[in-house]
Amino acid sequence: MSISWVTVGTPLPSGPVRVAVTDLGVAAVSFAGETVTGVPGRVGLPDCADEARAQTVVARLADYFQGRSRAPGLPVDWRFTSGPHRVVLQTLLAEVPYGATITYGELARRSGVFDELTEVGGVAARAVGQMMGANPLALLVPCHRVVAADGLGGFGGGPLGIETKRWLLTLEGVLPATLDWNGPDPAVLP
DNA sequence: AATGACAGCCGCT
DNA sequence: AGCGGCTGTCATT
Repeated sequence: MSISWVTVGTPLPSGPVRVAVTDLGVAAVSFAGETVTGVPGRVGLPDCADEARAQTVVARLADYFQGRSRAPGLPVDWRFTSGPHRVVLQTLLAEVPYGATITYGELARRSGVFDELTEVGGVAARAVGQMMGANPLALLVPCHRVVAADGLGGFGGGPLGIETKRWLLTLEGVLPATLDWNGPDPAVLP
């Protein structure tokens, strides 16, 4: 299996992202400095084995960040996820479109991987929170659209992480733009 | 195989 | 508004 890591510049507060590409699609997207577990070669230098494929990834993500598309539209290589984690991620991708949000608890319920008797007390929601933190496919699987029942919830990547979540939700029109908003003009979004 | 760290939720003050 | 209890996953040892 060949795997290539590509660094992609973004307007996010967290800076560029690292994208792992395989023959089947995108295997991982991580914010700079963040470690992605379970994906080989995460500490190696960029290995752009296929320049054309890398350019496609860069172009699609740029379209998304500039408001020209509502989804990166890139194929996902799911091989580095498994079990309940994979089910929850796929449920999220399939059921929560651009501009929508879902709570941790609701996503847990929709995924159906948690025993119904254990849903009380927000236990399942907590497990989903941990899964989101371990999401190897940031941006592609929209973990930023998963929010707490009474607020924004959290995000990985340190103090900048929550700012990144805000930025993405602002891009998608869920949150109002702030004065220092550096994204595309909401008036020209599709 | 065991352990610890968590990106939550609910009910009660 | 602010506590505390309640758990299920996953990564690491």
